Amino acid sequence: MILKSQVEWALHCCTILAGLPNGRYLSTKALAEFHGVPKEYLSKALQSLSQAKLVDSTLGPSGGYRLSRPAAEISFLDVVEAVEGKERTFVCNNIRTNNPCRPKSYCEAGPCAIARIMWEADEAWRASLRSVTLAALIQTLEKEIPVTLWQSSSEWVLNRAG
Amino acid sequence: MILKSQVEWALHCCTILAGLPNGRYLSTKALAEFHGVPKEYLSKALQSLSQAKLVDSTLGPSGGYRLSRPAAEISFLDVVEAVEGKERTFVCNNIRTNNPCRPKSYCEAGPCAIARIMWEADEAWRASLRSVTLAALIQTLEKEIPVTLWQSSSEWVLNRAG
DNA sequence: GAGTACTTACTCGGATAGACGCTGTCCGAGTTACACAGG
DNA sequence: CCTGTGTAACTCGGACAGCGTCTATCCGAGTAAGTACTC
Repeated sequence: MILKSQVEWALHCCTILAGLPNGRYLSTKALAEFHGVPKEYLSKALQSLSQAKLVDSTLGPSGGYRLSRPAAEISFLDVVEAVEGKERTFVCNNIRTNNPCRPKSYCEAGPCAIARIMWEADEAWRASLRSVTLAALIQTLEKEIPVTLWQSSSEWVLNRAG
Repeated sequence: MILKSQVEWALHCCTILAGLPNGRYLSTKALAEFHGVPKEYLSKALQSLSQAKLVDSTLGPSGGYRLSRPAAEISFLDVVEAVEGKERTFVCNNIRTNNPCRPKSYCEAGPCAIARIMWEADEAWRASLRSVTLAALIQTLEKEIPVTLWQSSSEWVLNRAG
């Protein structure tokens, strides 16, 4: 059970978009070039973000994507769920109903105890992702990344932002 | 990103094995019949449990599996990791190194900030699974399952235990 | 009655095949900004 | 200078193929318990 690489890409792209000046857009091409990933496949991830209403898109030249809300209001969970979907990581097929001793009249009350425990862990994972916003990520990045690299990167991005 | 159905099967099988009297074995065939799943494929899940040293196996007639430790010392995480592996659910491909502005001399210090956050959530998931033992599961099951069904099931199992 | 060979039932591992999702590429339709030509 | 047309750049969506993983099945090798058979 491993998350798609699109999740990684989407998170990195959101980071870049969060650093964009208000109202500016950045194209898929620029994002793909910056991260060294295939443009056409990256566009799938961005489409997922767009469908989830996390980013706005514009057509035409100097078009592209921008965050639809402030970075402080977008959590990691938002991005992960946009790409991976909101379904739980554990699905219960209710195999307990195959128990040969089970009377046909018997009707289960509530979900399987095993499923409940698995879903609880799933919720813990989501809660952890929900607690971190893009703004918080950028704050730690600003501390970790050398100033020169940070500046040259935002300059690179700005030159391509429409 | 969805867990294999083998995880569900393994958890249910461990529950049955945990209810077995000390030293008794239960065969793959009986476990498969009880849960209504294909015997040969279920055996893969049980082999994973065996490789992870969660269960002991015996060959020959009246052979099968039993827990290798008390149910109170086996957590959900043990079972899940036995089947799914211990790898983290998020893999960092370090695409930050593709940044065109990055000087070649520059060497990253420590893992990517995005990966760290994803791994923290992964750890929260695992911690939640680690906190629940098979013994605790059985305790809740005893409360929820009707006494008659509980008894007839353990009788069914005992008749097939070697 | 004691010892030995045989049968049976099971685990374990490898080989195999289909279904499905992920990865990655390609192309066409639609949209917008900009440049350019004509009045 | 203004208007209209054309072009370029981009998003979006669908179609498609390759690949690995998950699901599922089958078979053979090895092992242990029980049974029959021999001395």
